[in-house]
Amino acid sequence: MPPPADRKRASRTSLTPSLAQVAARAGVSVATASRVINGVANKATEETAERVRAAIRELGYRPGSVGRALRRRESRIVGVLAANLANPSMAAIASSIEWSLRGEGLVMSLCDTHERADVQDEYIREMRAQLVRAMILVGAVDSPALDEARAAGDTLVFVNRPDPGDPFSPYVGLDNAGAGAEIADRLLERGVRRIGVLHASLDRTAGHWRLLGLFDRLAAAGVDTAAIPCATGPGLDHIVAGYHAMGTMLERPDRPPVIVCLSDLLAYGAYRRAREAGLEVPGDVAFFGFDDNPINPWIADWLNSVRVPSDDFGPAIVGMLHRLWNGEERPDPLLLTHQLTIRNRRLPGETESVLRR
Amino acid sequence: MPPPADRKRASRTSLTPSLAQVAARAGVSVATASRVINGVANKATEETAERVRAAIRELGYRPGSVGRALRRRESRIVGVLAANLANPSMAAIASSIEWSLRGEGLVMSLCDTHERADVQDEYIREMRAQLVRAMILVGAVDSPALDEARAAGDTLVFVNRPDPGDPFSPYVGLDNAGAGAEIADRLLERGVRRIGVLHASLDRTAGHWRLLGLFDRLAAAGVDTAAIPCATGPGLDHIVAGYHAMGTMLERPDRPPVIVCLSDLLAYGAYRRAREAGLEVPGDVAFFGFDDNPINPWIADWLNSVRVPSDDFGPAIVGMLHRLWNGEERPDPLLLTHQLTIRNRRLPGETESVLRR
DNA sequence: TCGGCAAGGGTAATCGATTTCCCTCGGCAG
DNA sequence: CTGCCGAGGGAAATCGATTACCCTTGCCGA
Repeated sequence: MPPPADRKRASRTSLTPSLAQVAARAGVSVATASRVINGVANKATEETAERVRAAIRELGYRPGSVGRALRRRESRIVGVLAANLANPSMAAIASSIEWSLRGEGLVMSLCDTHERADVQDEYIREMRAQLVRAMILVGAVDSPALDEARAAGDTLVFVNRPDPGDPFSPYVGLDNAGAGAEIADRLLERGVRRIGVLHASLDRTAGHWRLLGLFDRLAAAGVDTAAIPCATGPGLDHIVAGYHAMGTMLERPDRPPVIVCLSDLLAYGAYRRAREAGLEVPGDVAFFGFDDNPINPWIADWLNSVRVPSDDFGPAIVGMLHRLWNGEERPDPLLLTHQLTIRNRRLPGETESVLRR
Repeated sequence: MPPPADRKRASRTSLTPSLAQVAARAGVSVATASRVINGVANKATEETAERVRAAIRELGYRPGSVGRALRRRESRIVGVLAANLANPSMAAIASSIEWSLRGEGLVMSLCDTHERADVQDEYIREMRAQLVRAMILVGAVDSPALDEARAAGDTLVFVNRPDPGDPFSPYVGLDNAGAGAEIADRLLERGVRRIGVLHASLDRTAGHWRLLGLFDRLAAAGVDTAAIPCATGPGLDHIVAGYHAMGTMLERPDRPPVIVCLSDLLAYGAYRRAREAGLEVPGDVAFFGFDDNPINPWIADWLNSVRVPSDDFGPAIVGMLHRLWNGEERPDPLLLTHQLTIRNRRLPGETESVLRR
């Protein structure tokens, strides 16, 4: 038996035709064949072009992306670096991006940086070595290779978390501060002024801005935000972090009746902790989250959450890419509309606050 | 302002060094430089090699993947085609694959076929044009380009759903029939014999095998499986399908107390439908699912489910790839161990069945 | 002393597609 | 009649890395 490499090479060459074979079959030069494929005007009679197209059909030819990328110094790949694919909301965004890129004839190459700068660096360098047409960073962290890419003028789009190194880099994502503010507004509307906050890492994350927007609006309404109890838990896994953070929160004598979690996953963990403590949700304690995971209406209707329109990310990002490719240096950030879904008929702090007034 | 393409090309060439520049700086030929990089033995004195390495460090050189792929006729990319990224369990598998590939110095390119043969074809052709080193199909459907790839001897691994065109193609996944059988065993153990089944498409899907395993075991225990009520709902979205299927099931006068759903998502939809009908879960009706989504213990502790060890997929698939690259023609399928988690203390059908005995 | 061999290294072909020159041939204005 | 222009098309350079092939030098055994 021949070694598999040989067998493979043999079948590859016989089965995958090259442009030269197409040209030979059509009786033209490779140059002409290439021009027909790329639709260069005034370079072939209709009759010649048709001969080339016929040869392509007969051979089942498809241009090899690698040769093309080498010559053009740019491939059809778009690199997408996600901070954490295990997070369903990121996966949904990735899926949306993929679908939109496909509509543009581009291919997504998806990586998971696990929120680690060194992994992100490795991927950025690899993507640049692949001559990707653009890189989309869904939750970027600061890293040397990112600086290199920015300095080299690579096409970069930051999603969900602004560029940690340059606040004016192209950004597509939620108006996180606005979303936080919206929760504040709805709470104030209902007379809820005593809340607690659960968060994971706040360092340059989306959560940071959500918290800022929430507190700003509360402060404007006269709430003493410095007194609002905040809790966090260790680890990257937001669910586990939420569980522990809720544990901390429950130990406080003045446990607030409404808990704002800076992501749905945090709320899931917190929910379980609250149930373990014998609390009714949302009777004794109500939760607000961000992302509004699509499964919420089905199995977590206790959770009020700000919907992130996952399906809108792809088109928005592609739009941003076109603006960049058209020469716009610093396109305005594209802020997607958020929407707060309130699933609790009444909130536990509601009555209490109304009485207080 | 110069057009962006020019600006980009200019910066690219100045910032991204080529092998030729490394060789020039080290005072050797490109051949030698290449051999040092690739660790070809007996082709350079240690001193020469060190000069080359120094030049690489100083220039920040990194081999361009495109030139390499063109020459070797094989890139470092592995194409992963997932049937439905919106399904968290597929996303988790993709994440695991990505992590393992990274450990091998490979890069994942992830696509979403949306269960459509034409989309899958488009991606398979594109991946082949990219000279991918292997393709991993997580939930493949039958399609012409798949046949081409198989015939050409491409490295293919089928995950979670065997090759629809050749049952002996390399397979990594759950022992779906075994998992179905395990549910049957545990139900029989508890004396539950009246069940219902909710499923989505059964055509060549994992669900097909799960159902087969379940029914085989039940039949062996004397249950009349032909009489087991089955229901399905329209659409690709398993949650919605589950919701409607449960609606159908509830209309039956002999609604079974235990419902086996062929995926967790189906169970989520069914859960909501049952709650809307005023049923207690798991008091009035209990659910079994497959996948055991990681969020289940946190917010869906009413669901009994067969855990799919998502994290084991990556290593298993990489192992399979190595066997294929080592020349094994038809490696045995790699069946991952499943584990049924029972979260309901007692099942609604339990007492009833015991009384019946 | 001579042939052979291994180490060390360079030259150039090669992969597949794109693109820059260059050539030829009509037609047309001067 | 001459020069110019545009359409149509071919030859060859090019992108970056790998590798087949060749050359030189020094050493060793016959």
